[in-house]
Amino acid sequence: MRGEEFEVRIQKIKTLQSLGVNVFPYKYPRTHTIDELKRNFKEGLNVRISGRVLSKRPFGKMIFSDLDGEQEKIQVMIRKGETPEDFFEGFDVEKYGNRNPAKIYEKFIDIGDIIGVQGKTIFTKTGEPTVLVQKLTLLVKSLHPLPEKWHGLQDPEIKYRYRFIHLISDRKAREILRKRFLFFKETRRFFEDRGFIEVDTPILQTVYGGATARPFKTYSNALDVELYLRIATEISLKKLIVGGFEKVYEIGKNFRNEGIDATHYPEFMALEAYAAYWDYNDIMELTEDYLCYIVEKLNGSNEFHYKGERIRVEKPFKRIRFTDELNKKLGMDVLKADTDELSKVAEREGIKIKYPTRAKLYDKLFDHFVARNIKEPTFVLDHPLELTPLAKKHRKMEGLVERFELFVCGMEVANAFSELNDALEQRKRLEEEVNLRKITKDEELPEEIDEDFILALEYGMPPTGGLGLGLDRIFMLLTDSRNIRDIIPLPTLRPKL
RNA sequence: GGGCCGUUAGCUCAGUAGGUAGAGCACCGGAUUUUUAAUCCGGGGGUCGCAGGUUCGAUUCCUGCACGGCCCA
Repeated sequence: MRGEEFEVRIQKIKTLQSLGVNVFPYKYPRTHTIDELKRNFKEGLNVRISGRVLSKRPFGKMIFSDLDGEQEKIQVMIRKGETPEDFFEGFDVEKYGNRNPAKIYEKFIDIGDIIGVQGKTIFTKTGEPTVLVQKLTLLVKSLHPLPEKWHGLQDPEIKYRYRFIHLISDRKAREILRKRFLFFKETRRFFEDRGFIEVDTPILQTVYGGATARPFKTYSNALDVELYLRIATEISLKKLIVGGFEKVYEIGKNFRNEGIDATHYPEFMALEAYAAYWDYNDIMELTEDYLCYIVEKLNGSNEFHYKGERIRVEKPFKRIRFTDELNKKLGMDVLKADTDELSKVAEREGIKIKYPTRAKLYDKLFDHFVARNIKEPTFVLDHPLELTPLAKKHRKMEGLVERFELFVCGMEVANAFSELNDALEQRKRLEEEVNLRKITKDEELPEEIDEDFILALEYGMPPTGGLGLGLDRIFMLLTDSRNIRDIIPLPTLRPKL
């Protein structure tokens, strides 16, 4: 990776230093950012701006060069006769010999360097807004050439592994991340406006729970115990509801030690929100409102495009029942079918399941037959009880719980329940999971009961509606991103060598 | 976990029906005072992902491995 050009640039630093240039100065006061100047450009201003050199167009006694701002770029021009001979801060022209400022720039300022210039604003003959340079300050030298200017960076591995190169060279990549940060801000605004308060709860936990997933393990020297990175914020947030908070939400990373693919990433951004005295119907309305809000806010309309499909986001979203839909596809009553029968269907479809429990079978069969084909925003309601140990039993239907998931473009983006607040029932359901783990050795199931959580419920949690949102996935939809890594600022890849 | 594809100069890509490799951009030297993919002339730069195998000879064929992508479970 460090070739001939690296050496050439090291040599240039040495030469510049010997000519008196400070190659790593401490600050550069500016009158405008490049974005500000470009957006309010007019002739005759005396400005100081700074940015990364994107290109050079030498023309003998003058040279044009583009500087990169955060969102905009601007052309600067150095012209013999108009740019003073001593334009380069610290540069000893006498000692160097050649007094042509265009040549000095051409030779010593490389594409990728970051410079500051002071000069006056003009329009060139072709009408390009330009800063005619009077003074130039080298702010840092780049030791590597940038990716090719026309095609840009194509190699997906380098894009992800060295995201900073991607961001330097591809303005669109920068725009996506800028939009991501705005997305979080607007998401917070939505929940704040509805009276939810943002809270923070532990990432390091002695017992993990709130979802079915394998955790990351770590170790505390001070406590001398093994700790887990949270797989969900569910349990912590419910404890806060027990403690008397009525509407809370948390935005943060969840960590699941599982496969990585286009829609799964081991540290993903989730939002969970809990509202006391609500049930899942209230949460469903909140979710509808949220998705409509965020699509409108970020994309400026009530629709978005994903993988070539136009998706409209309008209330009310379609609602289907988990079991109804599965029964229809399988031509049987899945709640009454015995486990062997469901296993056979899975096998026939080529679905391999390590531990064919009822919960896993429901989950995989639903995904296979229904979920992946859902495009328009659709609520899937009332899941089988086995699949959902933290939700309340359905108030009308035997064997089901009050839960919904929201699917869009084949992806699960939300999951919500009427939260189970019967401490005795909760203990029973978690015990069943722990026992199931002993039989199946399935590491996604909990090792032990979270006694603190049970204790909290024993003190009494009001009826509560809870929501989980997969923020990375929702953001993928808003930006038509096919791979979750495209929207993660600095994705982790397997180390090379 | 399985299948398919990719890995050649800093970047984007050609290529060799097996004889140790090319272009454009970038870089170096020269010309050029209104360019914006500037142009023109000249030049340097490669462990052809890694390791084995076949062969007189492998970047090319075979096997394994690594990293990445897409599809499937």
